[in-house]
Amino acid sequence: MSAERSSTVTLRMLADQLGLHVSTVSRVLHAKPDESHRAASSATVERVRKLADELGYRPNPHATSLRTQRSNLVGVLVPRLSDIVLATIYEGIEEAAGERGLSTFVTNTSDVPEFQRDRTDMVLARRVDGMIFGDAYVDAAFLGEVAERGVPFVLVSRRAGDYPSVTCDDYLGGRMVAEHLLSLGHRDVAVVAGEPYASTGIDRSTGFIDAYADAGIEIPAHRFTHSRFDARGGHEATERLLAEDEPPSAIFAVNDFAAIGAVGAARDHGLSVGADIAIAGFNDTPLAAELPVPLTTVHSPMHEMGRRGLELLARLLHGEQVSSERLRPELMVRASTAGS
Amino acid sequence: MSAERSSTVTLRMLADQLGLHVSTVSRVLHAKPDESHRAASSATVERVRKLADELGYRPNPHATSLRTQRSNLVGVLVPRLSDIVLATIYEGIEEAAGERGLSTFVTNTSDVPEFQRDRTDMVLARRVDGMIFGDAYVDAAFLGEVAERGVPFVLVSRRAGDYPSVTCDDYLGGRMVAEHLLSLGHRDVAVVAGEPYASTGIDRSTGFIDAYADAGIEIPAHRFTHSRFDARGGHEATERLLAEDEPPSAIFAVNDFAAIGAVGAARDHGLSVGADIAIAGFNDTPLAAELPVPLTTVHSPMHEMGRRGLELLARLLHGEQVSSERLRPELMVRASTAGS
DNA sequence: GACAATCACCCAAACGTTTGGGCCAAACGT
DNA sequence: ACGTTTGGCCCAAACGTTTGGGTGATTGTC
Repeated sequence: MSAERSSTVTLRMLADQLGLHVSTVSRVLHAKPDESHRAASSATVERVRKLADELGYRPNPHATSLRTQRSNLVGVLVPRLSDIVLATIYEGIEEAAGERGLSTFVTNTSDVPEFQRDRTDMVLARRVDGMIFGDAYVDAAFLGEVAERGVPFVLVSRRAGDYPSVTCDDYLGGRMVAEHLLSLGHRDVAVVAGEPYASTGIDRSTGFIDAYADAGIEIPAHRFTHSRFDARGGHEATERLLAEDEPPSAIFAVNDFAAIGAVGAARDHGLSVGADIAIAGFNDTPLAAELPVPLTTVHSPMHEMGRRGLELLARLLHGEQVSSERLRPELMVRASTAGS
Repeated sequence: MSAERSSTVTLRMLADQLGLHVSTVSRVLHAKPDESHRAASSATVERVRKLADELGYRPNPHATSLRTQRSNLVGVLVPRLSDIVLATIYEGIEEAAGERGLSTFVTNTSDVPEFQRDRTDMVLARRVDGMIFGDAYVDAAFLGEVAERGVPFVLVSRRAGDYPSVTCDDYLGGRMVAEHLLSLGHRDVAVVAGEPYASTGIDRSTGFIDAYADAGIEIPAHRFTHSRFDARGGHEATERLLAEDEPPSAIFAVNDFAAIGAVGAARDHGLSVGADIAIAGFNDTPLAAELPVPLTTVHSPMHEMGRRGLELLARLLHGEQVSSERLRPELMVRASTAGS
């Protein structure tokens, strides 16, 4: 039954109306169980709570932050929010943040270092308590600077250096795809490896290559190419791979969008995906299953990754010692690798 | 040459170090061109600026907000950030916000009214200056409440009531698709219309239906069905349409994801998209062009929509009178409607 | 050389909280 | 009956800004 007072209600208004001191009201409303009974009589506590509720009192977060030197804000940097992978991770972050009374600022860096620096500064200027980076470079150079400034942070999606991170077990995911393709008899395969600075692409392709090596098959250099992470990037990279005399019988693209681009390129070359050539992706984006030729891919728990990322940061902010987490991937076999 | 002071630097620190009063420093750093010379001598101004720069002074936004009663924060509500359409709109919002020194809180409501209310409360509790809704229900019931609370806001993507909004000209877009299909000779067509509460789906399908009516063709009720906006929703809706004895020769799905679902359903029915059945979408999502059968769709300027939305809100916050904007769509003809 | 006008600043009160200390009265212990 | 504890509350000082209103020295005007 919270009435709508047009002008915002403050502690002082409550205090005046109750004939109490503002500090008393403050203590009552904080209600740390160990303090609440020391603050006022239970009758008073009741009165205060009731009025606060009726008037719809909301503490002014700026005043609180100013006083406590804690903003309950966290900054989140991602390469692009229009990438569904990062968007989904962010949804997890935001959900977990809401549950803890934290709010998030999220912003794009387009994976360009200059923007990362810029946006970090902006976010820090807003006095966030900590940060979550979804756009870490594997060399961790910039993160070193951030760490030196004493800013608490964690990484999601990509790992870097020894900083705490929550990632998918990308190496294992890469191996899973390799073992799947091996079991289908593919011996001449290629990799669309993503950007060279992202641990995701690196680990996924390394896992893939290692698994093939374990099976006694060395993947030659000309079967390996970097790419942007989007559909067009995958398309272009696959063009390069298919320009060879003998096309490979299977392609592993390190994310679904690159894989969709790869499918497009295969089509352009008159190859039927699933029959003439096998293509696998990574992430199990919702679209993967809906594509005209459903895509074999590795499911990575993106939402969960976001949640865990925020929880890791929360623990860090509480002064706890934290360590990185690697979430389990799961292979989703579909038609794009179905052909004999 | 901004040195890193580990402890945050305040106005007082600057003032003390310069032998000035904190208010003088404040005025200098505000530097409204009409006030800066009234604040201090140009020599002093120089000294102040230099030290502020050296020490890397950043005003504490909480203190500023507390004092000025303005937070330079705006709240953004979207159905789902993992929907690339909304994510892209938000990127536009965030970009424009950054340019104006505003920051944004964005949060998902999953299009459920209870969450809209909840999240609005949370965002308002953070004392945002205004809000942008990307999840408006066409009935505008909830928005009425928000307006009554005196919160300045604008709408993006969807319109509702007479509240200021920035949308694509969805009605026109719908007509464009209809005219395209008519020109290809399609006379028996169906519509996957999206959610009944979203103006986007309503306007797009109304435009489409009106254009057919203008051509003397009445689209019967069993050729029209609502759907969720995602691939699975489009798939299910198309299943319903294709369960009829005579399938239509073309389907207009009011967004690209629903269209992708429609493509999947068509495939399941043994129909070749572009040859046996034409399918068109809406939004021109980056994927549309990369699909195995590239998708005919209507390009809507999503990024720009976000930018304009923020600018509209900014003007509103400046007390200006604002009015809604409708951005021009553009038809992208591709293979999915190429067949004879 | 008297007067006002400017210049270059300083003062102090807010904005809404939080929090370490008080202080007074009633209850308690012996 | 007299000190001590406790319950129940109040005081006041911060946190870092902004901003309307000074004030004393210099400059300009005649």
